[in-house]
Amino acid sequence: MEKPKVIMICGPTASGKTTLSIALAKKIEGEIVSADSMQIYQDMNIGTAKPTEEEKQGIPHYVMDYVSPEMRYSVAEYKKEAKKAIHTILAKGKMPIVVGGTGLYLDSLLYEIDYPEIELDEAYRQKLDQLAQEKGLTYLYEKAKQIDPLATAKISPNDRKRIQRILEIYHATGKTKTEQEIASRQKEVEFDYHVYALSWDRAILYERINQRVDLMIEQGLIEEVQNIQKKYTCFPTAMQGLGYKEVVDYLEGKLTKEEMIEKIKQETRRYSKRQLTWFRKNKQTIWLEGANDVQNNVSLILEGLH
RNA sequence: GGCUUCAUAGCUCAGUUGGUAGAGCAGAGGACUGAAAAUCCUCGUGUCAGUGGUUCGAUUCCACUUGAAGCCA
Repeated sequence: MEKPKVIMICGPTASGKTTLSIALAKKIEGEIVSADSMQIYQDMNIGTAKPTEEEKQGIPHYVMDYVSPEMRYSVAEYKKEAKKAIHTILAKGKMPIVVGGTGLYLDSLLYEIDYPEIELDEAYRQKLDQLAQEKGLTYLYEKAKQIDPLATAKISPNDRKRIQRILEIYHATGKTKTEQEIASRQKEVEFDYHVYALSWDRAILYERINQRVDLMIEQGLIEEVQNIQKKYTCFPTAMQGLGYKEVVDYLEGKLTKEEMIEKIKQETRRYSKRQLTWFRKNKQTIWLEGANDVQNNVSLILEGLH
C-alpha cells in the first residue's frame, strides 16, 4: 500500500516559509503542522514570528501556540503531537504540510524516531549540574565514557548537554544512549515526505533577518516580553528563544537598547547558518529559490507531487 | 605653516632587540535523538600605507610622500 504524502517545508528563519506554506495550503486544500520549537508557546508571538490570524487566511495550524511558556517541552512531545495532527488532517482528506525551522523536530518525523515514554528526572538533572559545578565537566565526561564510550567519542568533552544526556538516559532506562538510538530507529517511516527547503543568497538573507528584527521591536517585542514576565513565573525553555533572552538582559540593564537589537540580529544570523547546515545534510531535500515568486514555488511543489 | 603621535586581517589592536606576523571580535564550514531559537567542534597570507635608502636580508632602522589624530601658530 502506498504511503500517504506529506509535504515538508523547511528553511532558515526569515526565508519565507510561512508565506509559501499558506499559499500552498490554499491551493491544494492543505493544513499546516508547525515544526518550530518556539512557536509552540502561547503568548510568544512577535519574537517567534508566529503567523497572525490574518496571515493564516483561515488555514488551520497545528502544534502551534498550544503550550504555556511555563511548561517544559521536548522533541518526544513534539513528535507525538505532530503525528497526531498529520493523522487528523489526513482523516479530513486534506494535505498535511509540515512547516518549520527546527531541524531536530523535522528529523523526528522524517526518520520516524521512537521516543519511549520516560519522564524527565529533574532531580537527577540538577544533581548532574551540581556535580559538573563541583567536580568539573571532565568528571561527568569520564563517567559517561565508562557507560557509553561510543556515544562519548562522538561529542566534545565540553558539550555539557550531551554529556549529561548520556548519563540521564542510562539513569532512566539502564540502556546506553547508543543502544537507545538503535532501538529508536526500528520503525518504518509512516509517510511519504516530500521535503523542500528555501534558499537565499546569504547577504540577502541576513538583510531580511536584520529588517525582521527591527520590525519585531517596532511591533512591540519588548512589551511582549514584559507581559510574559508578568503573566508567568518560570520559563524552563521558552526564554531560550532568540530575541527573548536579549530583551530580558536589556530590561535588567545588562544591555543598552542598541546593543540588544544588534545582538538579536547577530544571534539570529548565526542561527540561520546553523539551520542551513542542518538542512543541507538531508539529500532528499529539494531546494527552492526564496527570491522566486511565491506562486512559482507553489507550482514547483505541485509538480513534485505527481 | 611648524611640531608630535599613529598607519599591521573586514573591525579593534598585539608583535617582530632586523630573518616577511597573531589575538579578540566579525565571518565561514561542520556536528546534532527527550533543553535544539539550545549545546558544541574546526578554520587566521595579510601589498605589515607608498616610494627610496642602509643591510646578505626591512613590516621592523633612516629619509621623503600620502592619510589620520593631537598640540602650537
